Amino acid sequence: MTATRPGRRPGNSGSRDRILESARELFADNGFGKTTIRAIAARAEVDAALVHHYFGNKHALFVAAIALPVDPDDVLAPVRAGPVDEIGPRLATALLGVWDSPHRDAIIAVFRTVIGGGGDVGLLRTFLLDIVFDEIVPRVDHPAGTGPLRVELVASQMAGLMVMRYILRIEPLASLPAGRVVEIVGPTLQRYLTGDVGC
Amino acid sequence: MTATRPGRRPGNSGSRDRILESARELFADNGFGKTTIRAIAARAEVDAALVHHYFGNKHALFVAAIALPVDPDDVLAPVRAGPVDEIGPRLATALLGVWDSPHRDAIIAVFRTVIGGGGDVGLLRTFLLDIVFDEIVPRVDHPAGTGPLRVELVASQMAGLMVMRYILRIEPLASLPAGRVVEIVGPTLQRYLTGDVGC
DNA sequence: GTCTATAACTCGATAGAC
DNA sequence: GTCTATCGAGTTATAGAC
Repeated sequence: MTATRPGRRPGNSGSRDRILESARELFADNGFGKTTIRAIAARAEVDAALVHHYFGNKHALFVAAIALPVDPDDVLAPVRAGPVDEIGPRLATALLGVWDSPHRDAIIAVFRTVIGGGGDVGLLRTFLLDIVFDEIVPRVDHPAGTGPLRVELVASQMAGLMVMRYILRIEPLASLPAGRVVEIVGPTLQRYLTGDVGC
Repeated sequence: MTATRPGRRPGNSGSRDRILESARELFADNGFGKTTIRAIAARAEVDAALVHHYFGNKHALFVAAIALPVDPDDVLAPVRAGPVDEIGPRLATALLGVWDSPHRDAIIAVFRTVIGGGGDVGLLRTFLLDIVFDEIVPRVDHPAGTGPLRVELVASQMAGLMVMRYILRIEPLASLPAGRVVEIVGPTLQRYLTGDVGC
């Protein structure tokens, strides 16, 4: 009995995961606006309607694709653990560690989408600044009120690194080992955070 | 005789210039992909078909809108004129001078469009690097072969500044006088160009 | 030079068969 | 769970009247 019956087999076929993976890659490569659900479906070798079946709409798919299994508190733990005069290199190490990880595509996707226009600036502001903000500002804000500017300067150097190294992928910077990048950029961050930046 | 006759008046009506101006603003705000010709026409208070009449297609309009009446050689002249140990601040001053000028929208439009995806990376590479490249590298490349990396590091800091100050417009950095920004960022560029960045 | 009308295309989303 | 078929909205671009 139980000879092969018609119809699809039950159980997980992996389509859902392939959709998420394809979405991450395409969102990272092209940003939100220029990525089509049809293209995602094609890359995942799946029908476009199936994408809607799983995720409802494009925005929900984006959110699902970029959902990070990364706790910012964990990432910043080594920064918190070190002395203030090492905060620059430690911060660079922590961030590059995440960027050079499998979560890379998801992070690039968010960054690229926000920069590419339309994306919610407030969202990136929260993600990029406020989380790091509360962590860093209290430790470097001895002269009253320079904390925000200092963190923004750090963000500017790291954002630019993201652009050149991960988005435009310009060599040799793109292939430089993370440790070398930390050696170069760490002192810059250190100066922005604890050095002299005017009043 | 010659009483008011029906039909449009001959001569230049300024529509073409208004279209270009609107295009610059919208491309700068939303990137290439998310900007529609209809929106450009609406902002210029003109029919959408007129845009096609003048510029043919959307891509040609973009090219026309971002065409810079700026000669990179002129911008870099003050950099060329100064000593090598002032090259960082001078370069920052030169670039911020252009960015804080009326050409601002056009430059943001290019940057945002390339970062936003789809845009020709090679195009920005030429614009962002190669032009500055030939100007800067020969002056800082004493240890063999570090020139390209040094210029890319400078580009990363400036690209990040572009993101935070002009695209995300995060305060207080966005409203900081250019002179103050040069004071802060100049030393960073100087170190990247002539300082110690490893081998 | 400017506009109306519309062709031709692409996208996100839905309905329903299997 | 997966696919076919299609709708409706939005886009660029063209043709032609005035």
